[in-house]
Amino acid sequence: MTNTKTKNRNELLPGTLEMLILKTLSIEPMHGYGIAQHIQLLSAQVLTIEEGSLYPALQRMLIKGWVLAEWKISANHRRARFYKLTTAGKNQLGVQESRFSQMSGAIMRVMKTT
Amino acid sequence: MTNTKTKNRNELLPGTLEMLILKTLSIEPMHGYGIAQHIQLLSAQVLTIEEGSLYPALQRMLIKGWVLAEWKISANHRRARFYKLTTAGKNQLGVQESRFSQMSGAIMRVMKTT
DNA sequence: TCTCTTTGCATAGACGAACTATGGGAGTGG
DNA sequence: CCACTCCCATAGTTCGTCTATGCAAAGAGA
Repeated sequence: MTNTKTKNRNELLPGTLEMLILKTLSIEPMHGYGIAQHIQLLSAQVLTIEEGSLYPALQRMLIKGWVLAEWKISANHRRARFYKLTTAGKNQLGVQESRFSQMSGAIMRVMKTT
Repeated sequence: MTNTKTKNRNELLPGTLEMLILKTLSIEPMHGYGIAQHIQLLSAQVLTIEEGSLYPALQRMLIKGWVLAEWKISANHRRARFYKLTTAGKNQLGVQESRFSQMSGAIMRVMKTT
């Protein structure tokens, strides 16, 4: 084997996962699987949220008090854990949005110079 | 001590440092200190490149063959290591630019939905 | 001359987010 | 009953960035 395949890591810009989750939940409460689907769909399959990234992120956000979780039954009659934003979570979404736009704006300024 | 101060990590979007360095070097060969200054200046002080991030990144890029290094004398008569892009480095810049714009485009699509 | 600031390079270790790999359970359709 | 999709979760690894620290030499000022 001649190692033709380079690892395809870094599927999404690190540091943006929590923001994407917060944004998704700001539309409506959703379970983990649904969150991943929603982001993938809206991004036209560009962003793929791995389960091994998603659930630890949701745990962190629970601990920080940004979301609340509740076991319910999904549209497909399976038990699922629905997450909803708290007030702190909504604030955090604002913080992350403005920081992201500041950062990406700064990066673009650097990248646009001739 | 009551731990009032939260750590201020994540100053720049992770995963973009190498791209910013490549872009900077595509303008002209530069030494490490100059690269950091250039990025900070162009980003209007928003992006700060820590030395502990910069030099390891340059080492990685040397190993990957994206840059070449040469000891010279800086404008201030100090010895400094000047880095310049290789052909592979220029290609890599293109790759990273297009991937970045694809990613940030996808993120913005998700973030812009009502 | 001595010391301080700025310029400049570099590494070790900590840290944390995201990934890989893996496991299980419970409905649905053939 | 078997495969498939849905849905949750964690252990362990990997990797990039940060903190902290060290060295060294030029120039300014006292």
